Amino acid sequence: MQRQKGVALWRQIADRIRANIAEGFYEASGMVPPETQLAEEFGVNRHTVRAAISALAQEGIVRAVQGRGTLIERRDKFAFPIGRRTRFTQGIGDQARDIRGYLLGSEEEVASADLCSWLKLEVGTRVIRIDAMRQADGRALSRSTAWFPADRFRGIDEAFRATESITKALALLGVPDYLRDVTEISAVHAEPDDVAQMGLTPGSIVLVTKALNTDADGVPIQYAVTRFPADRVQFTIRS
Amino acid sequence: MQRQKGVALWRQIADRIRANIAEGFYEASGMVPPETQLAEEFGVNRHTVRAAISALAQEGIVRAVQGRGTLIERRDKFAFPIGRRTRFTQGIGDQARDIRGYLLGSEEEVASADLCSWLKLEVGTRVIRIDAMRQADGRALSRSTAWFPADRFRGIDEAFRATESITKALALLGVPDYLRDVTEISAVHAEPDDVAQMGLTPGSIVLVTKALNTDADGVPIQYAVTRFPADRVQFTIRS
DNA sequence: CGCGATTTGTTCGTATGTATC
DNA sequence: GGATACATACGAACAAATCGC
Repeated sequence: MQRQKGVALWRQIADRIRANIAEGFYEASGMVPPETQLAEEFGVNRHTVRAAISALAQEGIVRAVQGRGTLIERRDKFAFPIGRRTRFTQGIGDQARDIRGYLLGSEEEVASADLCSWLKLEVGTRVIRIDAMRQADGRALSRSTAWFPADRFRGIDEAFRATESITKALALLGVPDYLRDVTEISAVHAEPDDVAQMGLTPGSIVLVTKALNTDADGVPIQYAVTRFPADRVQFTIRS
Repeated sequence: MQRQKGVALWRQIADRIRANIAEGFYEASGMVPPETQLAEEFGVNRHTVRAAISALAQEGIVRAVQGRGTLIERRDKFAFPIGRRTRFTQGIGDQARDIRGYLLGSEEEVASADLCSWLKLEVGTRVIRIDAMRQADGRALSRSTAWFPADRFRGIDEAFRATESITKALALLGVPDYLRDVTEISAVHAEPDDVAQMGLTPGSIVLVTKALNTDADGVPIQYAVTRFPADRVQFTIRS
């Protein structure tokens, strides 16, 4: 393990152990190797490894039991498919028992220049913004901001609040089907808002998608920016 | 700015400024706001902001000039398209002047169980592993490990070393065309190897793709794991 | 040209966090 | 657990460069 500035050693080690768990590295035993072994492996003091494990225990990823070892509590990642018919709830429907969508807030506003170019709107057109969060089995899965042309989709906020689904809300407003046109994927460090709202750990990673959906005629109807915790989600693109 | 343990404050702030620059947040002025303003904005001491800016200057993203301010040097991100005909060099060909592929090493080995299921091989089949790195205009863009069935693609390592391109190497071995079947995308913290080989900063983010390519008949020919620096790359999926 | 306002660069000191032994 | 070394963060001042008037 390499000494690096700006990130505490114990956090670097916590990140690597977390990644190892996510990749099923310790699957055989179902537990993390002993602290002394990890300390030697990473070339650090055992105190440092203990700090890392303590942080992981705080996250609920592992549980240290005196005399037995450090047990792995959960290591499941949701696979989120992206394609022409990308649907949030449907995509991960069989991977979780309980999927919920919460309306955090909504507002009608004037579209920004950037948004206008995405939705192909005249400058100054009004749009409805919907801030939402989605949970699967009690764990936050995403935080999204979506914009819809206001004149066509007035009332979509209430429809979403009632149905907890964009697909169903759009159906209520006369769009029975829609298609994913383009998806951009990038990754950034979690912002304080991510940490607070999705229960992430500081310094963790957030996958960001920017997506454009169109109706069956190819007319843009929704532009959305969605933030996913990288340790709970991976994307799958079938070409 | 929220105080968080394990990650230095100056690093959190550097991450946020870097993200802001990448999103074109400061585009109007072409420079980052004054240190005093940033300090107030993030609720930290000016020293801390200076440490963050110093790190960004080290990366070549900004340049601080006494009396003038902090100029933005670079805010380009490569857009890497993913689709049925995903090609590395072709995808970013018009975004960089000089794209190179280096063969780091290659070896013939027995395929792991996981790899066998991806490539639809019998257990125990031999494969050729190719470790490669790609640079665009001198900056590391990716680090990949690819596996090919050994009996069909013997000599592909030499072909890749000569052509610096998987596409051309496959063509030399009788595969004029191939198609991307599935791509998985996830994100992790940079490992020490990433930091060393791609010149990343500690604690930064790496986007990981796992991809399966097939020949025109749908027979799997290549499985590859590729690691991209998240601050230099974003993916685009056209559905 | 000088002047002040703005902005980065530097140097003290002090307190706390991190990592090792 | 205690001692030690180093990194991190804050605060207050002052120096030096740039710009507009």
